Amino acid sequence: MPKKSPPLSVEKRRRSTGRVTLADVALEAGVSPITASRSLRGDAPVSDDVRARVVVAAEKLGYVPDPAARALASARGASIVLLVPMITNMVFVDLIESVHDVLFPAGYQALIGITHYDPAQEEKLIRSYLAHRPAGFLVTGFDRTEAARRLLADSGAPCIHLMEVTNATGIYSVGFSQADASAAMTEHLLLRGYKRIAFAAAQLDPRTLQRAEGYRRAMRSAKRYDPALEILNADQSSIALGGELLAQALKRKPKPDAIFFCNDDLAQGGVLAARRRNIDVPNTLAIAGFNDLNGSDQMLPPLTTIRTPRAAIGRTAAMMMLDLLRDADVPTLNVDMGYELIVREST
Amino acid sequence: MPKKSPPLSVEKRRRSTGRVTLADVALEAGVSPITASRSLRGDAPVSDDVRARVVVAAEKLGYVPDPAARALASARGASIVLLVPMITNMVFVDLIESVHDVLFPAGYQALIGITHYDPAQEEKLIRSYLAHRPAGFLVTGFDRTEAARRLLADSGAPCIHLMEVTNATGIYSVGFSQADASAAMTEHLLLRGYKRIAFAAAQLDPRTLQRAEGYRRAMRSAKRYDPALEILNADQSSIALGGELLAQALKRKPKPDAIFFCNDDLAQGGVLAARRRNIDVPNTLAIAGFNDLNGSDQMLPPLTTIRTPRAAIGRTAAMMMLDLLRDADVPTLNVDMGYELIVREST
DNA sequence: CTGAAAGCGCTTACAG
DNA sequence: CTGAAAGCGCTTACAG
Repeated sequence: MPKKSPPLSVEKRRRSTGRVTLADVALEAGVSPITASRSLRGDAPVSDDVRARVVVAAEKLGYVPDPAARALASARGASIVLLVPMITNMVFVDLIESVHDVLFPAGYQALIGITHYDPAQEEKLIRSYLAHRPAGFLVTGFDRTEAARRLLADSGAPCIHLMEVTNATGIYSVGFSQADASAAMTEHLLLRGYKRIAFAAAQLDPRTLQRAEGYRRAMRSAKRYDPALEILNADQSSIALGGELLAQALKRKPKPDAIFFCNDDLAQGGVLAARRRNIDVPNTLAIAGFNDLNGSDQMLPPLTTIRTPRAAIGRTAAMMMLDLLRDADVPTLNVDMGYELIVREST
Repeated sequence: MPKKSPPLSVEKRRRSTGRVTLADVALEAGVSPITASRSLRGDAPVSDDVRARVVVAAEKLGYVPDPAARALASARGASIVLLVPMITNMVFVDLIESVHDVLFPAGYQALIGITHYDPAQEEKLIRSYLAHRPAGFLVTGFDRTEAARRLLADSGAPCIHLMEVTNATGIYSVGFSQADASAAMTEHLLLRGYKRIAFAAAQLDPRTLQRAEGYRRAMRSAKRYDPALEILNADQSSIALGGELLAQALKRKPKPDAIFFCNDDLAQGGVLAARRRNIDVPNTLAIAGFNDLNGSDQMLPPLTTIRTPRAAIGRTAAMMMLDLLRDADVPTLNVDMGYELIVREST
């Protein structure tokens, strides 16, 4: 009886890289690599018995799928691009963290791109991330170049827009109405009896401008709108800048009796500067912010603000993305997560 | 004369994916794919003439290398793993941003992992990121599981430790001495004449504990050390917690005349709480912080703190990583970036 | 300095 | 429900 050459042991089959491959798992489970692949992904009809054997084999060998090989073979990787304007703004840090917390356990890697509020830069990022064959895109807002829009559409990967909402059809978005939230704060101030309400803003990105619109809408319908009450500054938002904007606002004639800052970092700088100047907040001057950032509840006095649901937006959008990637039904294209007016002692 | 079959046009050679491949570039340049590959990477001897032709062809066709294919073929991807404890701490946001700003233009993608200050979680992340064949690792500090250490060593990818320094040999690190910085702040307070200097800390991660050590060292050598002056709280650091720690500190007998908070968010909460309680800072109670975070210069009064070079650390470490990946000489294994005592009005 | 061959580890049609 | 073949796009030795 001729000796058959012995079957290659699992050890032998390992390549030079030392990596446990799908082939190793298949050998161990006594099935073909393709069946092993299907069992592990669970996307095709495989008998429960076989699937179980493969799963056990994979666990035993400590198999970890190779994302590069998977991406190359399937023309769709396990990464999802997340484009945000800037990470020194805590709003986007919260967004990143919540997206990451949903995507990572589901086996997806969030690739974070920072656009610096520049559509040209964003377009570049999209172009270079496309090479990574991302499974999907999570982008901030709707404001981008025509070319970027086309790149996203042509990629075939699903794209979800964050932070804003739209009523355009066929577009996925998770956010809230920046204009409505801003109008709500303005109305709160009007209701409190403030008459000359200034709007102080920095950065002047699309969402800030939407907030400006909400403010105008509310002021106009109360017949209180005065362009002299708008302090618009394109510099980067910061606590220190809040103090400067307050100083500028107080120079307008007649003086405002309230300042609505488009972001809490400015508002925090505003109340601190007011205190430094011995201005009584809210009796001489009311101050309101937006976003309810860390520390706003600790200010002197604690800050009235709009609590925005960025963590919920990130989580919801990430889950929506997972559904889209699984071809699950995604009935709602546009999810409005709302906002919450937080009245504290500064107004 | 028999008609030769026409050469495949560049259009024809494109695969079903529609992607421009290296083969397309090679065809256009009239060289083999391998020569095209070498020309584009610039790592091997290729004649200038050929290299130029390939570069022109690549540009003309709009060729973008496929990271997945490259990672698969070379067993080393173009991604670098960056492991940080938490991104709600601005210190690490600054680190991420600076690393990203160096790595991305160099063609590397930073894969950000969040350990939540948990070594077991970090080990898991390392294990799962290893499947991505990262070119290198950037990790926070030296405190990790034995298994994690082994995984990193066995990966063959260079690893640089951030935020701390060591005198251990054969280890790359970029940071500063947390203990020395903390001792320097304590000495500043002692020099100012404060006698009962409390140390208030949260989170209690390794770097916080190193700061506690620095504080102890300075207090002991001034014969002022008293364990009753340490307020150590394992909760997550925040502005609000700073106020609570201040309240606790003021219950110690005899009362402290200064509080050194291990992080600026706590210190900011501390000065705000002191103001709320009408405590004169610094005359009744001095307050110092650590890290010089946003807003510390705007506090009432502005905060004395230690400015830590996290952006420089990120930049330097990322550049060191690029050098290591290029096999360039990296003469200094451990880079001490120092720190800066910023004296403002709170002490 | 340049190239032909083989392979990285997986998945997509196509059969059965 | 399962598998043999081919290929995703690149790079690593090995030749010349």
